[in-house]
Amino acid sequence: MLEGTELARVIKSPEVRSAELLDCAQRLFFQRGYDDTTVNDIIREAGLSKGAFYHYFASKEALLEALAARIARESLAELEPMLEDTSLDAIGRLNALFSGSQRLNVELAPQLRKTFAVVFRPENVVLFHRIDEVARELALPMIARLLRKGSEEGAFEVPDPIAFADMLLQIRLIFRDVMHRALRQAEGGDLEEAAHMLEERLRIYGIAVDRLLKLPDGTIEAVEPGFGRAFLGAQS
Amino acid sequence: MLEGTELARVIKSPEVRSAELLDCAQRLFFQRGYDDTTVNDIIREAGLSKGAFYHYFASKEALLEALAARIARESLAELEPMLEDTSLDAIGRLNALFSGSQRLNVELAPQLRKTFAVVFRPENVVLFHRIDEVARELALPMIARLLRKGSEEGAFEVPDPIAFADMLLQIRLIFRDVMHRALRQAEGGDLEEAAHMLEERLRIYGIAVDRLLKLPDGTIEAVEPGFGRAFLGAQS
DNA sequence: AGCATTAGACCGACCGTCGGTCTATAATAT
DNA sequence: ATATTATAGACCGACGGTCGGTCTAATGCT
Repeated sequence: MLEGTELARVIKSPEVRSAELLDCAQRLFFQRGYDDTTVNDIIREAGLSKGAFYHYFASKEALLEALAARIARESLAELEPMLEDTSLDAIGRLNALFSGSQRLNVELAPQLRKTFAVVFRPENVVLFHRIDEVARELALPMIARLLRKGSEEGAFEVPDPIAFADMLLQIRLIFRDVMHRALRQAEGGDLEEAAHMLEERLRIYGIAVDRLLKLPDGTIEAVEPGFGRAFLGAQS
Repeated sequence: MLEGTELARVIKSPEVRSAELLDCAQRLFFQRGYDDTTVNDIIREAGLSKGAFYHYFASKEALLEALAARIARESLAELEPMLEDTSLDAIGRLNALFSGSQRLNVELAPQLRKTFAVVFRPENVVLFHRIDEVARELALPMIARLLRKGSEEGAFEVPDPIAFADMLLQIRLIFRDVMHRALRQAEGGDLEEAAHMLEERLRIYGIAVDRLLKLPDGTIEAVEPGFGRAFLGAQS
């Protein structure tokens, strides 16, 4: 009697349970950051006990690892079609990737904003880094293969596909800070300038990629016009 | 009576105390990482009490902040002379910076190794990121000024000095992973291959900088020959 | 079919440790 | 003498993690 807060014993399949735990963890980590989310927060939201949690994950750290892997895999699954798109040549595929005709277009901007706004917050460096680590490991061979292919076809000129792929993956991380700055500035009311800065940075980024691949400046287009406003002005 | 372990009440000047605390914190953070170093570890080693610690720093986090700032300032003080070296032209200064004649040379390799080996360890991401944040903020305007100057003098071609400086500072971070991989491989016995990989990566990095600035490949020299072996083979 | 056994999903009280607070007090400055 | 600053260390609540044990559904056995 009275035991209002007691947890009922509900049994679910391991797949469902661990997926639920990952879902909750993702939501909470993104909201508050990894350090500021407690295991108790997670189990409260997921509706199970401490014991059950540690039945599924050896530690809070292991949960982070698993989450990073899941997010990285999902993100890369989205990108893979562009890399393998046989209707495009090497430059076309890079354009799709590094801009891209799919990810950074105006329609998707609102969703992107929601994701980026949290991942880029400074308290989430650890989370971000863990995701990026896995994502990079998965993406590196794909990008390298594309660079080698494009290089062999004479589309561009890359002395060391793996090293260059690695650098391209590194340089894109500039947008963790750039996006964060832009979002903060936009929140502060200066949407126009923030949007302009962001688009300019994307344009410059495209030029950087061009130069790294010995393409003429402007070959890779990293922004659609209006992206900045669409992204920053999107309703939260 | 018996109080054998009791701390004597020792009074020192605030500057000395906080410097001592920073020294201890630096040593411990680098050894074990930020999270795995406790405030008790620090005060035990520094030989003072909890109360005294919190008299000097508002939190463990504040200590990290202060340490990151100190390290970043010190590192940049080393670099500044090269940036302002009036005996060199813009390319010469960049060469000194991004390679360079001072930092990546063979004589200094052993010391570099000690520093890098710890900062690059994965458990130190937070520490690394905090240091880099401050270092970047300090370095950005200097690099940007150099790029603008070199651009105006026609030494190279940079459409947006600040954005490009930002990207150059970003892309150098590739060496957190590269160095870490090389160190691990060298520890594993394969020193020759590790050294070769490291030097190749530095060479490619130099080419990347060349291309970003529209210089002919090979203008910027990011390694001295033999650096890899000197760095990786240095006695720990 | 009916019963015994077992694997493993689940519970929550409990533990040690951590960052941080607080009160007391010794040293120094005024 | 008094105020201020610099210490000391007992103490606190919250945290990640452990542990002994419970419950259930499937499996094997008669």
